[in-house]
Amino acid sequence: MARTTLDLLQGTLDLLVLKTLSWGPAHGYAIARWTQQLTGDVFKLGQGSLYPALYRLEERGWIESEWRLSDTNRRTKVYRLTLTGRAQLKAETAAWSQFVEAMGKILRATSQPA
Amino acid sequence: MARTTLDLLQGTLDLLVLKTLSWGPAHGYAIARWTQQLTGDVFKLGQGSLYPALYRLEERGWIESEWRLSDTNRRTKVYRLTLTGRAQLKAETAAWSQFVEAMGKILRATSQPA
DNA sequence: GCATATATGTCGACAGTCGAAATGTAGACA
DNA sequence: TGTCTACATTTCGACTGTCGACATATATGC
Repeated sequence: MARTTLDLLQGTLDLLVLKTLSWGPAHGYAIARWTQQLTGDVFKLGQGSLYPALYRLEERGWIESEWRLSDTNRRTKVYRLTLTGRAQLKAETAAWSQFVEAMGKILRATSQPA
Repeated sequence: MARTTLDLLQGTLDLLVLKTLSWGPAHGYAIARWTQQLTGDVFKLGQGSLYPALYRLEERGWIESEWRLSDTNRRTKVYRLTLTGRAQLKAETAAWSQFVEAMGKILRATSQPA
């Protein structure tokens, strides 16, 4: 069965995570909650997407983690942006804007170019 | 080597093709040229992406094709939107808007939600 | 004792993009 | 004639990333 709607565009998850971490250190579960909350359930990150993304980003050196005890007294892995991660966030944000703009040019066009 | 920029987000290619075909029938090569032209080289569709996409869309019944001779006297496969394709275009356009809006909410946020 | 919310981890299936290589024709130019 | 470029399609294999589902565990409230 084909997907009825797009869930999450490949590549945007990194940007999403990077951005949420720019607000301060956080653990995975919180990131998932925030994005879902902020977007009015448009983005629902499953663990199957989120955690692998977290490992990927850490492996690339954009984020780093530390085990902590949460407010609710459970063990959590708290992630924070690295310096390169911050640069990456900037780059990906710019790329995203450019992408959206390019898409807009196509979507707004009403006829074939010459 | 990691990609330096995002090339094309998975899922947006369909929308791109559907939209270009809404301007009228066209063949693959022309679609590639137009999108590249309209976006100022931001989108460069390789054949390895475009043609499989075309087959996919046709298989799903959103577009249909017919062999023709082009202006330049070469055999071309001319695609046109079907009725379902037009509906799909509408749906995907809406989904894209919603996605961009959701992304914007995240990107504009300056602090963690409560 | 049980349900629920919190929290992380892992797997296999799947879709879709990409680069590269192959094929062929038309037209221009020398 | 030969060669080059632009046009035009096809196919392949590698790769990445997302998803659903399942597993595990703890704290809190009832």
